[in-house]
Amino acid sequence: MENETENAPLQLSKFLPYRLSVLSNTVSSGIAADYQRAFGLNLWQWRVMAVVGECEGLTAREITQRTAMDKVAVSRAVTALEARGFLCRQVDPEDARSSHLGLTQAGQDVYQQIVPLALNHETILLRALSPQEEAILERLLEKLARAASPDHPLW
Amino acid sequence: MENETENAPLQLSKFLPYRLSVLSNTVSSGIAADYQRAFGLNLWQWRVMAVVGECEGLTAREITQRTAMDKVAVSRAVTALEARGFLCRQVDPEDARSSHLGLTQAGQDVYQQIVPLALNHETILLRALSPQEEAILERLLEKLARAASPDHPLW
DNA sequence: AAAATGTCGTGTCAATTGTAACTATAATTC
DNA sequence: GAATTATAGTTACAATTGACACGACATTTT
Repeated sequence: MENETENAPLQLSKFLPYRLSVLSNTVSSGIAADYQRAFGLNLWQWRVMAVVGECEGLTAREITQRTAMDKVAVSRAVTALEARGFLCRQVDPEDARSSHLGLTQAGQDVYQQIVPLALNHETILLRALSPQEEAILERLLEKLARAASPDHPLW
Repeated sequence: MENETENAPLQLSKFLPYRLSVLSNTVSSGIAADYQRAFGLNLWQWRVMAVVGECEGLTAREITQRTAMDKVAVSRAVTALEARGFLCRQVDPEDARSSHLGLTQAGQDVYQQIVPLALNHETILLRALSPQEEAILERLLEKLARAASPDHPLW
């Protein structure tokens, strides 16, 4: 007999959460290595730049909501990005606790350089899929995300 | 105009690596919280138990290969699991550097309890998909994993 | 309008993780 | 068969991350 544990209906390599985890880590760390090397940005710093580049004037709070990042992680990333001159804050006149964030000129330059780099990684991935498959994948991920969300645990 | 950056063809929420990352983290941390609470195991400890439960007698090296874990992470997990009496080592008679790992009785008990727990999480996810969709997802993940692999960077 | 409560962001410390060097064995070369 | 090089696993230290609590401001209650 090969396996010790008789009815072990768990084959890790077929287990969806495991596969997602390995795939996601491979992909993310590949991209992260790229902009780490090119601009010294880590994953969270880039994520913050990405959302602010997409939508100027967000507050830290809004970034945590949009990116599923922890608020401490956002705070740290913002601090680092400001220190490097990529991001600037403007205090909200209505609520002095939060600031609206924007890319500086230098930040926009970096942003414009990273975007194609990131998209390139995505393209390499998606080249493995036909356009139909890509569309299907999108739908499936959407469904899975909904099912995984702590808000909709079970219906 | 809504967006500051003119031709920013990057919408983070549509960006595949980002979506994978958020989904994977949500799923994994949900499961991890479960067996953390129930047995005080962290993700890597459980991963090691999972592979050893599936295939008794693996060495640490083989575990790193199978699980995409770092060898240090494996070493730490094994140490912790041995300390808790879930795992035992048997030195390879041919090569004194490595040991073959096996679940103790206590380890097997825990394993048998965690497996359904883990599978349940997977089931909740997969309930969102039809059987066909599930099969398709498997194929797509397989393709993506191949495309993301550092071995096959581009063809 | 004072007091109590809630929220945004940050600082602090502990726990986790990554990197590189190390120990011990093994395999290879000379 | 001695010296070199390679490999399995560990240790030690640095860097990252997470959890909690705090300070500043805002909002609600009394």
